[in-house]
Amino acid sequence: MSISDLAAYQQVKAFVKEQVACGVWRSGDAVPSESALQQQFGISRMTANRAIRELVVEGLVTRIRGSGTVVAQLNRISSTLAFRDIHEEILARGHVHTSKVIRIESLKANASLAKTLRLRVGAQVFHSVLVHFENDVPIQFEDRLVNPAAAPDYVGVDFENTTPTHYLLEVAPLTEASFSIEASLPTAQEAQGLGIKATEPCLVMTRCTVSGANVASLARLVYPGLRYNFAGKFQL
Amino acid sequence: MSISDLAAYQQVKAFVKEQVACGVWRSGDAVPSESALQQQFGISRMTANRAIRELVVEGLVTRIRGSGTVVAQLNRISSTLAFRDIHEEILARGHVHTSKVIRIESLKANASLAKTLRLRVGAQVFHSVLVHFENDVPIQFEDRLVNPAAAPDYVGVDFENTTPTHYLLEVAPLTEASFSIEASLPTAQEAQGLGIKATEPCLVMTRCTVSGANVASLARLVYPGLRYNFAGKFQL
DNA sequence: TCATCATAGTTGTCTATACAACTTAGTTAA
DNA sequence: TTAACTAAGTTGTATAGACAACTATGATGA
Repeated sequence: MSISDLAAYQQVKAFVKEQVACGVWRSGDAVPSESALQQQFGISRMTANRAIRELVVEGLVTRIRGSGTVVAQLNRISSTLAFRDIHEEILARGHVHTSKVIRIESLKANASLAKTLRLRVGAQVFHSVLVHFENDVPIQFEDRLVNPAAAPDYVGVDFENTTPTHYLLEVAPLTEASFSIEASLPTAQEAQGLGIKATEPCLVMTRCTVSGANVASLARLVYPGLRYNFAGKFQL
Repeated sequence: MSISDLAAYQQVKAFVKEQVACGVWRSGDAVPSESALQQQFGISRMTANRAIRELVVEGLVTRIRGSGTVVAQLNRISSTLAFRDIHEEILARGHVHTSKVIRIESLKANASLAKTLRLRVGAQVFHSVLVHFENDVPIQFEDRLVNPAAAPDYVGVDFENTTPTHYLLEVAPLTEASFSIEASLPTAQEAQGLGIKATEPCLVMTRCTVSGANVASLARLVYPGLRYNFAGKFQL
């Protein structure tokens, strides 16, 4: 696979990346204009345009209409962190996933919960607590609050055979999600469910998902610090 | 800003996203072909092509040449996590950043370190230990190993006035970076530097950066769990 | 029944052109 | 000196057409 086998726009992208990777072009430096690249590579302007436009998406360059294109400030390492359903994640590792339902119930929203889920105080909210196992080792403690408007039949689902994440994605298409990852100690219940000591640090992901006009779900996912990490990679 | 004010390709993107967000089109469902969109919207094929091509990059749809376009499996929440230089991150919050150099030295690589940095055993390696403060509160303990081939003058840099991350990005353009986030307890030295108890859970990011042919640096960044978290957002 | 072939449909890429919107620098006029 | 204008350069978008590469389907033949 030689460079000349690549599509023309790919060759232009590779060229620009090379200049940046080698330090020939630094942050803030000008990138040749589309017409310059057009002549340099003997291509049409639309092809040069596509190449540079894709580099904008990748965060390598910045464009200003009327002014030009410059190498972006690369002082931020931007990496894509992909969260998969725990079931698929475990399967992808070639392991066996099982889960145990600790509790599944319906309760009434207090003030703060009502606010987060955008419901009235006292409105019905579903609540589920599960532990997920990877090869019989507890790996995730999942405490989830669900908006009945997004998943009316939530309490009737058999979560030994499907995961809340998977079920919710089925019935409530995802339109928005925000998350936060922090380190903290597990609660007594979480420590017990995960089979760890109450002094063992855990990774806690808090995730809020929105489906259309509804805040669909609020989840607290607790992972034993010694058995789990989030990893990612950035490549120029 | 009405929809009709948007560029044609943006209208097509918005249309497809809407169908997916409403659940009209589910994962695996076929998306209209480019020629179908061309007729439906009264646009040229290249415009439809651009719209769908960008949706591929955004992970919303999958294309197979010769076959067609389908809505992607959305069971993975994919979010971009951007790591900025700690200095800029603190400034962006409108706070004051200071740092204290605990140690900066040159040492010889042992077997495992040599392997990670792709050096010979016994080769020279720079080592720096810093604590970063946000408004005089310790927020990050940075333990870093640096490949002299990537930054020969590393030990002479005044890290009270610049950060290792910033300096390294200057002298060794980034071509690749991998990271992992986990929860664990701080070492005695880290706890002391951060002014926390040795039993307080911490977020630990291990980051490895590559510059050209060199593994430039290996960093262990420790954040107090109670004062820091990684947050991100996904939007359809 | 099975394999082969032809065909229509789809995506991937590229071109040449066009106009609009904006920036920058230089020129002109008050 | 200052303001307004002009012109050249740049990016943003859109079009119509073209060919290549691939898939899926149905027809044909052994």
